[in-house]
Amino acid sequence: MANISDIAKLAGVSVSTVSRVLNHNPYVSEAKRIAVQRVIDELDYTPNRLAVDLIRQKTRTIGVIMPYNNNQAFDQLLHGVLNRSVEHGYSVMVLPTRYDPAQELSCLAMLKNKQLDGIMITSRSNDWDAIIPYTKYGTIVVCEYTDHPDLGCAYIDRYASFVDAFQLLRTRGHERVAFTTARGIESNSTQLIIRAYHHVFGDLPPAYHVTDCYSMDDGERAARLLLDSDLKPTAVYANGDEVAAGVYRYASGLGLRVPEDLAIIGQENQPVGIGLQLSTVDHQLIQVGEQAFDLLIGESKDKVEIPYRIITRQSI
Amino acid sequence: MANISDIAKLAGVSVSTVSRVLNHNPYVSEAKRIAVQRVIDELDYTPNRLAVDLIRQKTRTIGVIMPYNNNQAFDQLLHGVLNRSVEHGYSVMVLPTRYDPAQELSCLAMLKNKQLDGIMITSRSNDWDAIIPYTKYGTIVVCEYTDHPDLGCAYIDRYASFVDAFQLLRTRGHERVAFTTARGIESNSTQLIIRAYHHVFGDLPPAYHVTDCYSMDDGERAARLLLDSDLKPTAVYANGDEVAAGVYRYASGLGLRVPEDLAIIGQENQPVGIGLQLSTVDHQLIQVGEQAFDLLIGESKDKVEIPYRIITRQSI
DNA sequence: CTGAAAGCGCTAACAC
DNA sequence: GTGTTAGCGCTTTCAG
Repeated sequence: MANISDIAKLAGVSVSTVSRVLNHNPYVSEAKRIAVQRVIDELDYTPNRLAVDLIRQKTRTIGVIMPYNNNQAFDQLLHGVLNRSVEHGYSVMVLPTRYDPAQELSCLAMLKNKQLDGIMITSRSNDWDAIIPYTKYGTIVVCEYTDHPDLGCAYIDRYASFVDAFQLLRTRGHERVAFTTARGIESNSTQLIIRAYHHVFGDLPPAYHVTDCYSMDDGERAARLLLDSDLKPTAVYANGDEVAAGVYRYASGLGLRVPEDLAIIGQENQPVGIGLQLSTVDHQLIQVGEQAFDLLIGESKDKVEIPYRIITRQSI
Repeated sequence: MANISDIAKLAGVSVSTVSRVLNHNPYVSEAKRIAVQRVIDELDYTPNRLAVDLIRQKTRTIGVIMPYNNNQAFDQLLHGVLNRSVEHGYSVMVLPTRYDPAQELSCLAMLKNKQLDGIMITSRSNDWDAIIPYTKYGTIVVCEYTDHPDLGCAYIDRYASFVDAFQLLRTRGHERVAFTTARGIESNSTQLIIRAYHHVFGDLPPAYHVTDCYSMDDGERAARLLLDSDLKPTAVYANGDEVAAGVYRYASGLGLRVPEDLAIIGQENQPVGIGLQLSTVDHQLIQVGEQAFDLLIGESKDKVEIPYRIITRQSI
């Protein structure tokens, strides 16, 4: 492949002149500009991005740390990011971590080794203390609320959304309400839903909290656990519409009616929820992703709240 | 940030020695190795990846061209890629094109400017003629069958899968069968399903082919078009379970029973299809993604077929 | 085993 | 306007 000095030689100019025409620098005579362009076209030359990025100390590439892809919530966030990145001419790397703290750290290291200008953390498994040091090497934006001055964030008030959903359930006469979460108390989100539960219902019977729920199968498992116990809940808040769909399936299989025998509410307004007419708490994650991207390339440390909305269908 | 020569200076060695310990070259005395490592640790030094990649002429990064993300089919493919990339220490860039040929070409250009070692094309909007020239700059693998010698491919025999599904419908007594597609005849996949239709049913009434179907809403629109006509089909093959779910919803709204009044079969075994008990043609796209990745980093031009399977549930 | 030196391909300050 | 040159931060011959 030809490089810039080949072009310079063939066009009879110096590399700086070639660089100038490449970068649309106005201080080039029309004659040379044309001559250079001709050689560039003839040789079908393209500047080497690695060399450009190396010297510019910028890559116009960002990374998105996400535990999993092929999961509606994270894919919505990613979708938001991609919407914006295309408009702004940025590239995006997907950095899956499976919630492995070491893997997460090695992704953050891409900031340090200059591969990435910034990183968006959709969900984390490291403490802030482990993450903050990397802000020295590039912008980091997270998708949960934090008041840390070095971190921008685009977040939903999850606590409020949980309280809202629980109160809605309570208004409809439910006192025995169970919920599912993805992770245990190591997760911020889990802590918030537990606090919200206490706020609305008081004590949480341990059996009313089922963890490790990601898929429809997990939802069925949760429903089995919940509905086979003697303290059967009358309503379930599921962390995702797929999980909610699993609960729905299991309950239907038992001959239970929804919502009369069991109310169900899910999350993220996914297709399966629309299909089964499940109510849902829509956290509008596409917007969160878009906003996070904007903060990232603006190198902003702002804290931006995105509104959520509860969509009521037939399941509560 | 410190660089390699800072380390060399502080450790009292040359940059080559530092480079050697960085790359685990055995020809370094234990004493110097330790001295260098001490300085590296003290300064928390990390080599600059851009510089490394520039000189090595390799990035260990691949790109995945996909029209959309947040679409089950493409997200499954991406999921397969990510599964493997993590294992092999590769990074992956997501390159959304929205089926814009120019955008697609500019993604391929990342091969030429050395940002990427290889590119996987999950779906394309350019002709082969426009794509092939880029194989000169890196490996390209596609997710559809092609006999082009410069292209590896991991593919499903879509024609066979369409014929299978149509024949299954015919076996069940359906003669008036409609289908939906994402794009028009500019798409390879659309051409195949039309050919399969001809093979199984003969002439295709134009009204039986509805295009531009991606979402549940599109499915409802398709169903409206199909069921309000005088030549009402008795079965619909939908290009995705979300579209199938839309058809299901519209039909249910009309009071039609599935499958008695209308049979429905979808694609890709998505959650919404499981929830609604829709039959589906599962193309096993995660496997396709994994296989495509393996071909990519193996710089292989093999043609690998991935089997599909038809999952029969209650909707046909 | 070790180091000097020649790049990888480009940008930008500086002089003319 | 234009060319020279000094890097960006690293790997890898090539001598020794």
